Amino acid sequence: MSRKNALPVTRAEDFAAWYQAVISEADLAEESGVRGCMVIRPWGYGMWERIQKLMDAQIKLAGVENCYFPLFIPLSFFEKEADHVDGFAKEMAVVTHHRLVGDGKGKLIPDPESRLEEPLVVRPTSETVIGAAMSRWVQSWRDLPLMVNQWANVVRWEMRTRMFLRTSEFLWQEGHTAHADRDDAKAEMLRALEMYRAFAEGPLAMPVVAGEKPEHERFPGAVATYSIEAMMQDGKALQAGTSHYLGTGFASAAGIKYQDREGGQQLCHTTSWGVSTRLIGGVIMTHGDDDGLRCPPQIAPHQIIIVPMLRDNDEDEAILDYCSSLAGELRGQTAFDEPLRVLLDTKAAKAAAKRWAWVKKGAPIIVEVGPRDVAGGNVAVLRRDSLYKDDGKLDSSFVPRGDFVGQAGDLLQQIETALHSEAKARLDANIRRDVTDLAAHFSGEDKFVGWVEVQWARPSGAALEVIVEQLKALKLTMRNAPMDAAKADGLCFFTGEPAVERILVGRTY
RNA sequence: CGGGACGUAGCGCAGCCUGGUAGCGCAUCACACUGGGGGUGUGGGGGUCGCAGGUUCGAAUCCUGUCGUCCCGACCA
Repeated sequence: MSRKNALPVTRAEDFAAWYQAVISEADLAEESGVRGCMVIRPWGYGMWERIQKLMDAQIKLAGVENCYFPLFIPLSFFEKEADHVDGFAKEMAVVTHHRLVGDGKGKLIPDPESRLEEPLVVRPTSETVIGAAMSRWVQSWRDLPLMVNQWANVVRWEMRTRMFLRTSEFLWQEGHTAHADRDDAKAEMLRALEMYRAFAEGPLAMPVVAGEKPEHERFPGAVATYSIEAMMQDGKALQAGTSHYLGTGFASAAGIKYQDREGGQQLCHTTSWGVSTRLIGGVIMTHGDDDGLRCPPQIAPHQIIIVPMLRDNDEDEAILDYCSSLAGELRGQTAFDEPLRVLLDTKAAKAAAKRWAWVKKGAPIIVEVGPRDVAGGNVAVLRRDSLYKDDGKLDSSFVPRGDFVGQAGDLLQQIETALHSEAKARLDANIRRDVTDLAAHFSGEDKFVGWVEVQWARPSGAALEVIVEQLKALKLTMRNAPMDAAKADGLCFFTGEPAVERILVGRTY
């Protein structure tokens, strides 16, 4: 059978349906039967494991230590920080009983006798419980800074969920740090933000804009929230990572205090920062095409797939031998300072079917080996980032085996660069700075419009609320004030007062 | 949480209005012929119709509840 594309729906036809098709066709994840919760399948989880491995190294390099805190948090911990509880109260799962009992009709119900004295919430984030520990761990200025991180799952009972982008339960890392003063804490917050920016632009090949969130988009209880924002192929923004300076609010609530050099008691300044499995959704919508995912090489569970073209005849053994030794040679090569991850796909299936399965999963390089290649000492190489030739045929190139082995590592780096360049060009081309009428610019539900950067006076209170409502009517939100934006030199787009900074406006996930 | 649609084989669906014990396509399995864009043919296997009640001699079908999915709102560090 011959088809134009491997997916049943294209991005242009229906972007939302396309996104779900990629997740399903690439075996990334599936519905679990529990509201908003997904089963992450091996290929999707493999990507997460790669993200974990690479980012964990960066976290440790910064002197942050891993630890683990409980899933359950006493409700009273949340009640200590008013803004924080306001922000999360509406989306918390609560444990109220510890035992089930038969209802006499064959069903199990919570045993009224087992009601908990104090309900436990399933963590939506861990500032409160980690703050309680920090209050014990920090006594002296010599204990600072205290920097910990945990890889964990969290639960937020969202009204509307989307695979990877907003699930009721998701996996993430959360860094939490306590510092002697504001400057040190803010430096750590910016360090984490830069770590995320570099990670997105590198291993994920996903260009982002780093900047500060406006006041009304801050993390509940934070003094300042910074984010990295990525542009999806439909022009919407995805908040791909956040870093918060929490001031002394959480320290005050949890009692994180230290004795300074002069013997006085001081409150710590804390930070928190995190990225989640949402990154995978961002990678899908940044790099995916109408044939499925294009997985950036550094986070691909397998970077090179060798597909032997077996035909159930006596040539098969020679083909498999050839492939095995090829796999061995490739594994001796490196890319991104790591050994190549190579899979020999020996599954008993048609070669063409296996090829398309790996195309949909987005394996960066697919190598096909048939009798002709064994005879000629070649391999047929398919690059996932550029599948087709100009004439629409698959761009499968036959190259001498030794040449391919020698170039494989470089090829993977080229693929990463190509993916990044393509996405970067799209991002740059779709941030407009000359828009004077938002309603006109963003008219049309599905039109690709990207983001608009405007200058503004950063009002707060009621004045800000008016602007937020105006934007909301156009389905727009403020994303962040880019750190590398030009200085403000004009009037506020919304109020006409002298502007103080530039901020991005757009539709969002 | 409000409005709408929908849960029948692994997936996509028909059957439901007019109750009588389940069907189609794809996938899957076997064999044969094939083979570098996921091929063709023949023959098989697989479902207590989301779940729980109710009406009925009899429920996929009618009624009630519940869980889940999708779309639109509200909500969304």
